[in-house]
This record gives sequence, structure tokens and C-alpha cells, in this order.
Amino acid sequence: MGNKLKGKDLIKLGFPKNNSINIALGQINRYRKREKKERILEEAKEVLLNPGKFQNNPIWGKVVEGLIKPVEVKLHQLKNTRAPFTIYGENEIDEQAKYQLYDALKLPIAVAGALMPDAHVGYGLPIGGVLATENAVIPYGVGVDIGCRMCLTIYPIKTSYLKGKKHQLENILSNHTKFGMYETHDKKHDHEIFERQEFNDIPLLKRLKVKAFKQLGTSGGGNHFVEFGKVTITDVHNEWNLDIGEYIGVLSHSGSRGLGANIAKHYTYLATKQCPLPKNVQHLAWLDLNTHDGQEYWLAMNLAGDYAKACHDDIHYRIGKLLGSKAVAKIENHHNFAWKETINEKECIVHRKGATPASRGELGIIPGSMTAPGFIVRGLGNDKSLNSASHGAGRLHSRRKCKEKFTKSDIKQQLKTHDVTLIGGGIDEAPMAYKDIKKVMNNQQELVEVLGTFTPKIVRMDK
DNA sequence: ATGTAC
Repeated sequence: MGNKLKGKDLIKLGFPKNNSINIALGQINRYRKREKKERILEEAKEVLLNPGKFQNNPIWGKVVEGLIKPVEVKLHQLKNTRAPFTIYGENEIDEQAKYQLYDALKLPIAVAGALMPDAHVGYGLPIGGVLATENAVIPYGVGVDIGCRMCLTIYPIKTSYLKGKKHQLENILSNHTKFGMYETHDKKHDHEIFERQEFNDIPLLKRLKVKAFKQLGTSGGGNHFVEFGKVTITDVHNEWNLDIGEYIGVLSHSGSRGLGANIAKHYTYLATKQCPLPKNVQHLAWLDLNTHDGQEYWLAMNLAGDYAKACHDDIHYRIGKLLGSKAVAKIENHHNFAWKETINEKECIVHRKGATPASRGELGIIPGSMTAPGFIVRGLGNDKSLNSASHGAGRLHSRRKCKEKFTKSDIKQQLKTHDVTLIGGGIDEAPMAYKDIKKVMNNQQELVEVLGTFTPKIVRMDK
């Protein structure tokens, strides 16, 4: 009965009647419902007396914000001019993706933007879109799969193993990688990421911790993969002093699983509430980084990014052990993320939604398709691209179109031609669904230089 | 992308 803390109780104490106490109240009742009401009321009194003390408190921070400086909710209009931008390979990019970028460039917080040569339409910001903003982060400018990333490990193993030990390698992928929405790794070593304070401080993350633990080291679905292939190093001056030549590589592509998806969902919801925009651009709603929710998203996003890295590390560690070989190089990068970077001498939030960071000297991996090589790249630090490059070949056909257009035997034929073994994989992930990676690389010669290639030979995807 | 929906 009177055990549950209600808005009335807080208002009686003297809290102002506004929406921000409701949001916070929801959090208190959700995450501290086992505590005695009296205890929370005592704490609430102290919050009123000394709000500043609770400014960064994970539970009261939001209430305090409502007391001291409530988030101003107002309908923002788009400007009628675009912030400066550059498009790479514009003849290969569909018009709708360009219009999505143009809209984003008219946001009052936009500073600059760029479109990578693999760009195509997305939700909010296009995939392959880069957007720099001022003191604000757009959850849909990062994307649903926060920290989706690539990781390539190079082993000093003869490439003849790809044929000679084909069945063993197939077994490693079949038995030691986990694909599909529901897959988990239940018995595994702990990971230091689960000691992170964010899992205790942020109520949403507290709820997601168990799920994240179960899913560590899984790959998920969609376009995610783990594959063995042939690495060809072509740059004598490579960072690892590797001889020019061929090696075996393990390449993985996946993100932050349910953890990141739920973070994206939660903060997108908050952003659309706090930042109403004209309907056609409502998915570009942002969180001001000076607000409680903005700061919380930043912490949660960074945790999801580190978690995605932890998943790749787990996958590569396990495979490395099974291979019984010591890696000679590892290249990895996020391609769905936001960073604090300096643009025109101003600190900005640079969103890369399906774009590879490519500041001068920065290494990355840009995959092709299962029948086309990926590229090990070194950034050239091109300002106009906001230090970015493509994150792959980019889709040519939508998932739906693939199912209409291609058959299983079409895919089989392609795999045979390129001597690729596929475990799992659906028609919507047909290699023909992707643009020509060579064309894409040609369109970004000013953005990255190539150190080597990775040619997939044994590929595992979700069914 | 994700236990497809505040």
C-alpha cells in the first residue's frame, strides 16, 4: 500500500511538480523498490537540502538536474544552410543517403560532415555517414549496434593450412564461435570489463550486466562473421616488421550484442523526448552532453564499445589457443561509434556510423565481402573526411531484394568460383549483395593507404 | 543490430 514511493511523497517534501521528477521516480521505484520507503524519503530530504551533493549520483542525479537546471524541451527547427561536407565516390551513392546527410547537416548542432564511398540509407544518419556536432551526441548517429567493430589477427602459419587443415579450421568455427540472437557462452572466465563501475552506477546497465556476461564472446547475427583467410602483406614498412608475403588471418566482425542494442534503444527514447525535431528528422534527436542523460549515454556508449572489444578479444583468444600459434599482429577498429575530436580547433563529437576512423597513421580494417578481399589500411588524416574512411564495400541490394533476386545455388556458385567455404549464412548476406570493394577503395585513395589484404577462405555466419 | 513494443 503505502510502501511504494510516489510522486505525491516527493512533492509533499517540496520537490517541484515537473516531468523530470517523474522520470527519476520511475528509476527509483524500478531499481530500489526493495528498500524501505522511509529510508528513501530521508535521502530525498537531504537531496532537497543539498542538491549539489547529489549532482552526479546515479539515482538522484536526474532529480537534481530537474531542481537546479531542468532540461529545456523545445522544438528545434532545421537551419536552411548545410554545415560543410564532402562526399567520396558520389556517383556510387544513392540520392536518398545524400539527402539524409544534408538533413543532418542542417541540425543546429552540426559542425561538419562527410559521406564515405560505401554509404547507403540508414535510420537517422546514413550508414557510411560521418557527422561532427557541438557538445551533443545523437544516439542514432552512432547506430543501434554501438561499437560494432573489426578485428584481424595475423598468425605466422603457412597459407597451405587453409586447404590442408580445412576440416580442423571448419571445426573451430563450427564449435567455438557462437552465432544467433539467442546464443550465449555460459561457462567462461570472468572478464575485467564486468568490474567496471558503470555497471553499478547506471541503473539501466545494472539490469543489463547479466545478459552482457552471458553474451560475452558471441557474434550475434546479420552481417556479423568470423572467418579464416589469407593475409597478404604488401607494405615493407608495416608496423609489425612483417616480411612481405602471405599469412593466415582470423577476421571477426561483430558488436556489443544486447548490451549496446538496449543502450541505444533507451537513450534514443530519452533523446526523442528531450529533443523534439520535425518529423522527417526525428531520429536525429540528440542529447546535450551537459545534461544528466547526455553524460550517462556517453559513459554507457563507451562501456558498450569496450564490451564489443572484449567480445572480439574473447573470440580471438579462444581461436588462437586452438590454432596453437602466437599472433604476430592484431588490427582492430570500431566503425559505429562517437569520439571527442578536434575539428577546426574546436572540440566536437564526431559520429561515425559505418565509417572507419582514419586519422594520420591510424590502422584499420575494411572488409570486402566473403568472396572479395578486405583491406588493411593506414589513415592519411584527411580533414575533409573528418579523418574517416568507408567501413566496407557497402550494400548494393537490400536484404529483401536479395531474397527476391538470388537463390541458394547462385551463392553456392559464387563461393565455388572463389574457393570459399561458408558455414551458415543466409540469402540476404549473399556476396552479390555488396558493392565492388575495389571501386570503393579507388574512391577513397585520399583517405587511407593500403598495407595489405585479407582474402576470406572459411567463413562462419549466422544461419 | 536486437528477446522486433514505453
